Amino acid sequence: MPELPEVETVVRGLKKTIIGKKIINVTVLDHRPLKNITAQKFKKFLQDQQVESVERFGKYIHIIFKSNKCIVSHLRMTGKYVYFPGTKLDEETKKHIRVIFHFSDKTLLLFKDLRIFGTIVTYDKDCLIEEKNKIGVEPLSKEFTAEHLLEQAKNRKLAVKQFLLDQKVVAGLGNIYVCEALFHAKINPEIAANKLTLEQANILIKKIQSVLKLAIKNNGTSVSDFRNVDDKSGTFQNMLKVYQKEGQLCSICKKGTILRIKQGQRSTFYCPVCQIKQI
DNA sequence: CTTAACGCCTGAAGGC
DNA sequence: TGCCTTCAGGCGTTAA
Repeated sequence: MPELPEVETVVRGLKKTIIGKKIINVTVLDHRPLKNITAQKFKKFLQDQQVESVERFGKYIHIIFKSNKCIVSHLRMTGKYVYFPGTKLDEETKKHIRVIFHFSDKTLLLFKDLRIFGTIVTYDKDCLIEEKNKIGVEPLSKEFTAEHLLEQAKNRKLAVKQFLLDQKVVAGLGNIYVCEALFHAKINPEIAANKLTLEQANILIKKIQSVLKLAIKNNGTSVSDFRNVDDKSGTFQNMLKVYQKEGQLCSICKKGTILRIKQGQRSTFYCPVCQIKQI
């Protein structure tokens, strides 16, 4: 579930806690998150590596070391990084730990993941540009314009909801923020992407950006169990208007009841009054 | 080229 | 109470 605001929250947490730290050991409790390397080679790869920076690209987390090495993680549904300054792990903290990074100051970074969808991939720094080019523009950057969005949508007949979930179109949106942004933009989630007007595209971009910014300010959304590296919850769940609100009266128009439909195996939430289909 | 479906996973929740 | 089924959903892969 972590989307751009949650990943940004985690990256900010990691910047505060692990920059400058040196890895002296790695414990791999489950090899499945490691996608391009064996547990043994992963340990060797990270031996004595000192963290130089932590960056977010779309929903990806890059931990870059002072050598030319780097690891890229994706949290998918239930992945999390937890910074643990102590040494004695309590039972709750121990749950679902897949990889433990041991730093020279005896603190730990835990990679936890209940469902093991999350990934860790090793890279040399030079290969990163190529990886970044595989995903679309950052929604909070200047390149994310109505013209860009319409160009991407030109030959796309699928629903605008599904179109916006495509990470090659725009990087970092997931189910929650697409539903919320479409609601604020008053766009029906079922209209075809190539039917978007310039006016709609402009509003959509503004709403995507304002929703993401507000969510980042609130340290993300903690539905299910998202947590920052210090185990604190986000608060944007208190500001959701449609996501998981089916059956409730729309808080904006006070007329529509929030509906839940399936689009490509995923739930979409919207207000049929605010987001009425234009003819 | 685009689009749709499936598999990966586990624990919570719902049905009977 | 307890067992079985369903659901959550990002993304890579495969097929159409």
